[in-house]
Amino acid sequence: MKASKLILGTQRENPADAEIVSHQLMIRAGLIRQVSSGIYNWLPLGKKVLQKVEDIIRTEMNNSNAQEILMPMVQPASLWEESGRIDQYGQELLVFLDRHDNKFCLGPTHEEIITDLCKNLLTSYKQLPVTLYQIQTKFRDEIRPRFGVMRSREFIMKDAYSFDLNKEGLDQSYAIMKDSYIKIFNRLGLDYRIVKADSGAIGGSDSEEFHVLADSGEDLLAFSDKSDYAINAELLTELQEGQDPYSLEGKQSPDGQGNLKLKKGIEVGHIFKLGKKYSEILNLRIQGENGDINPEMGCYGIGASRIVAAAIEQNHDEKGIVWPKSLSPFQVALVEVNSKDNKNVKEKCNEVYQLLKDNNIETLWDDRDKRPGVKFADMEVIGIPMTIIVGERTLETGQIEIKKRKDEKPELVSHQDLLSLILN
RNA sequence: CGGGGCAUAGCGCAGCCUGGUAGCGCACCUGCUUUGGGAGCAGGUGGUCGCAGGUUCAAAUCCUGCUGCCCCGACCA
Repeated sequence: MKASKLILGTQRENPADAEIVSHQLMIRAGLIRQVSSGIYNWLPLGKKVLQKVEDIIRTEMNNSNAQEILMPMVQPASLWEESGRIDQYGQELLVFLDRHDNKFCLGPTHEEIITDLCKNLLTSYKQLPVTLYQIQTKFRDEIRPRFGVMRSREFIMKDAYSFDLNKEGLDQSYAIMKDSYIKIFNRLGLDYRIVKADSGAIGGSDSEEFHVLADSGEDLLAFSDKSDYAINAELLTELQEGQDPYSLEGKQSPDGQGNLKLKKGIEVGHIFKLGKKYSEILNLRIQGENGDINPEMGCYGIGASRIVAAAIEQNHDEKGIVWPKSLSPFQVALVEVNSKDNKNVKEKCNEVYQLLKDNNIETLWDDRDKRPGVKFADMEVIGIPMTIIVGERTLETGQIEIKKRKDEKPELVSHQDLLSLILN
């Protein structure tokens, strides 16, 4: 992609109403623009990053044999009345009337719809176990949206739902999803923790949250420095009422192994064992070997758009975003420096661009008629992990300059080594 | 919903106190000179000053009402 043709939307100054660094950088790097409180446009660069997140999730979901579907964002409110959640969800559920005065709502989650769907889709236990998922827009009318796409009203979520014949099956489906989540967050290249959690309005028994560690996180996590013990600090039974959670820092972990550490986290994933809650309320019956049963359900969510913000919270410096390779909108930036009076520069860029293209390396060729400083600064705020610099100065030496986003200075490499260096 | 703040060009801001019909920086467009870390000069585009009403000869400015946005809290994936 040539930068001269790309709607970049980078901005030099921080927006006045963005408080946390990911929100500031998402706007400065041209990833998003606000439409209304908690509602955003995703610009070309932002959409590319979001797509990377979605692709990783989709690949791992498919690997775990979950099947992708797409459910509607607009849902009949009657289903929510049936499940009893219309009152429980309260104002967060955005309800409206169609032209026939029928009540509808914007889906904040899809337990009702999927359960209803499976009432005529799943008929025999032979179809079980099965896990269905979608990646789709959700709407929750948050009391106070904030921090850009971190806590927005409209957001992109992957939600999966498992159906099993019995509890043992649910345990297995849950374990498969958890394993899949671990693969996803590892591939995303984020520093995260899995913690025991409260199941909240979704309901059910066991639940665990996946948190990206960041000081700006809204949740406080407590975990052992020696064992796997980890819990959302709001669930710490060791806390007296009114006691500061941080006072437990360094104390012995409740599981007796190691000492407690406390860190802030951003919740990016949540997995639940729902049990029969929805299959019973909404009367989902499936034929078993001996009569029909209410299947055991699990649900599994990942905040795709929130991951983009969380990744930035964890990966940035004073110049801008520093994308992990897995999420960068482009793998390589190709910056041409002062090509006007030197046709060789342009030709060399073209040659390098073709080479990268032939090797399926997504490259942003900054061919804009701008001074070098502007281009470097833009590539840095966008956070592309690697920049190739082609200019008169090094062209003569027969070498080529590569600067990693994290490094201060570029290094010189030979043309032969260029490709292998980028691919590794 | 309680508390606080803000609203003037795409972005960041000044002007408001003391009313006289809108300005600066960045960005954008033209030209010339420049060109390895956000260039210089010259010229230019772009705003019913959030909305509605009121006061006044005259309102961005004063008054009233409303709306939107941000922050803290409660709440929440």
